[in-house]
Amino acid sequence: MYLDPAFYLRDDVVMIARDLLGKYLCTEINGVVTSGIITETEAYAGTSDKASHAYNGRRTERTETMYRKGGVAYIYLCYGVHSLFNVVTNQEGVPHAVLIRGIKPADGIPEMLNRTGAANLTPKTGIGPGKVTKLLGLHYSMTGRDLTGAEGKAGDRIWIEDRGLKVYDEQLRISARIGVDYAGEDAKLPYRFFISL
DNA sequence: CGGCCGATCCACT
DNA sequence: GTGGATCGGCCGA
Repeated sequence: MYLDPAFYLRDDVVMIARDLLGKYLCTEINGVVTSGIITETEAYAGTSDKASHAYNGRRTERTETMYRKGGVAYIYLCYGVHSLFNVVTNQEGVPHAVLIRGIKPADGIPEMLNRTGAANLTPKTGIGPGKVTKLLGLHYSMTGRDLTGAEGKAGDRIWIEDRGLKVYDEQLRISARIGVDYAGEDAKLPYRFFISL
């Protein structure tokens, strides 16, 4: 079932990053459904977080999506090559987000292999934020799309389901975030969560 | 308007 | 282990 819209509105983005592990990130692109179990996330804690695009209250056309009410997608282009997918959280005006860094493919695996050109799944399939968007057919042009089902059935859809998979603290690994060395002390924050399935 | 660089990935050595 | 791809965002002039 869909995650309750209230899930995205809570104010602790780090807890939300942890809670997203084990949920199913799903897309329907051109009528084809694909999904994967979320296995790796990172929290980006808004205006006080030097690693965040919204640090110090920065607002640009790109980052405006992060300021929206929790429950929409923030997707942006990284290194001129890769689209990276984030879940926007918290109330409107608070630019928190969770980067999805890894999934384990679940539904629509043939289509996902088709998108990547790979012949088979491997343990590394779906590990890496650029891989996630490639597998699920996400593109930065889809930024701002609603995740809670409020946009109805027209057009491509993105949503997150809870299918009852439990993630226990014993499975959990926590570390500093990847690729944010420029963020000074904030680069050391334990905001990365991952599991192996 | 110019220039630098990034929440990455892959091929190649 | 390393470097190239590739281009929009951002900042300073």
